[in-house]
Amino acid sequence: MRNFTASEENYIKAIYHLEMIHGKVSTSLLSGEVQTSPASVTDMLKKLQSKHLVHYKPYRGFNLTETGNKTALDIIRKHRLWEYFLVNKLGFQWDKVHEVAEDLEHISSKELIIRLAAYLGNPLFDPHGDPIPDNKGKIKLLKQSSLALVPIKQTVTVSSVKNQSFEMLDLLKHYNIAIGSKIKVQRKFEFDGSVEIKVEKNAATVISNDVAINVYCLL
Amino acid sequence: MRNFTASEENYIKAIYHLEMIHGKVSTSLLSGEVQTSPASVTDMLKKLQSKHLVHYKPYRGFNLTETGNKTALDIIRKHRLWEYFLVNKLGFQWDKVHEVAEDLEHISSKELIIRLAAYLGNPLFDPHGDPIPDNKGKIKLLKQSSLALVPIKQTVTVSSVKNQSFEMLDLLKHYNIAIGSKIKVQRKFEFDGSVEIKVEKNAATVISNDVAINVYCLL
DNA sequence: ATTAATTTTTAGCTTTGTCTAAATTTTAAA
DNA sequence: TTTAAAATTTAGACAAAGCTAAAAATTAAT
Repeated sequence: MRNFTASEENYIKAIYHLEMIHGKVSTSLLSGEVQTSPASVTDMLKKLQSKHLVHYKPYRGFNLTETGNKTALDIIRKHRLWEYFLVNKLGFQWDKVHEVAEDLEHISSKELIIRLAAYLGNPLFDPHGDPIPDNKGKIKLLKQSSLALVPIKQTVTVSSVKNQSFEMLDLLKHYNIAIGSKIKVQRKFEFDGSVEIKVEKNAATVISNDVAINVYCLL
Repeated sequence: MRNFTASEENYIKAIYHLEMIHGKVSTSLLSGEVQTSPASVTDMLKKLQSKHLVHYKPYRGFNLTETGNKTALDIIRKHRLWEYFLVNKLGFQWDKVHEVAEDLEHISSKELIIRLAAYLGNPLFDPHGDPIPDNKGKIKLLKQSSLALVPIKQTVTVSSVKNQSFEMLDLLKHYNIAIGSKIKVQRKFEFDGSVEIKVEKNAATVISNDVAINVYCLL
């Protein structure tokens, strides 16, 4: 895997994200995403094509190649690992880390990322609940989110618990909630943010907003 | 404090280091340090002068301004904090961290460095024993080094102990070695790396290489 | 005190990544 | 289906940071 400039990496990452949403990507779409003029996008695309990172036909839009995709996942892995570090080690608020991670992700040392990932315990999700690709570029398809944010009527699978205090785990045990449990969100009470849920085949119960916020799920 | 490009920062840092050794700095000296042609150095100096970071008279050498000096210390602080992180948190060997820190030091987030320093426990020395400037740019003048590496006949002051196990502290107490003790290195034995020292006014004793390696001193 | 050697600066070019304005191609509409 | 609108590409410029070769200034040496 060769090294790329920060600018090239930003384009690659942006194309990856747009592909997720729109399939094929257009010049103007990408120009919006990377905040440059359409003309600059065309220039960069010719460069990325010459490096075999995108399939590109003038006027016809473009897509990442196999290599381009792998490269994008590599950058996203770095970005999300750094976000995890900033929140869980340095104590940043989860909504304040994006900009800094945007810079850190371009540091190229392979060993740094291997060691960082190990130091963090090889986390699977970043602080926003987005999956972190593994070192082979394999990515969990699902997004993790707090139970408090799961839309009504959805059934989700518990994947992690934020507050791991004894008291919390004790309470979860009482509700029969464990990692892997399937939970259906039935109702949300505006007054205090409490949530009515059905855990597996058990009868419905109501959990407080405090609990709901701490339970993370895959939808 | 404005933001500078990575390139500007590298020049500033290099000028700082050369000033330490040579006082006034010349174009060719700096060109050697930053690995560019003398012509490029001249170009950059005109730019740094226009930003009030250096005092510069054509053909007459140059020096950092007050602002330039403060900027250099800021970069050095970042560099050394990252080195500390890489060694003490990620488990890098101390002689493998320079290159990576060279990249990390250019990340500009103020909050990142404040939090990183706190996370590391506001260390005073990097893994090479070099002092880490504080957030006001104040720097300990002395270099820290393992007692095992202190040249013979030198008198040094104990500043920290690496292995803080009970057994180690017990042994140090036996030798009357404490933080702040003045130690004179009298002899080194090739065979096992043991060192003959005189602690304050006490009679000379020999300490093992194992102990010498763990005692850090200011020279 | 000239001259020779060394150092530094200037001049002119190159590469990246950006821009605006003009030209071209595609898409949409009458 | 011809034309107008929108999107894309090309052309030409610019700033940053580097280069080489030539010119100018300083330093050292006879």
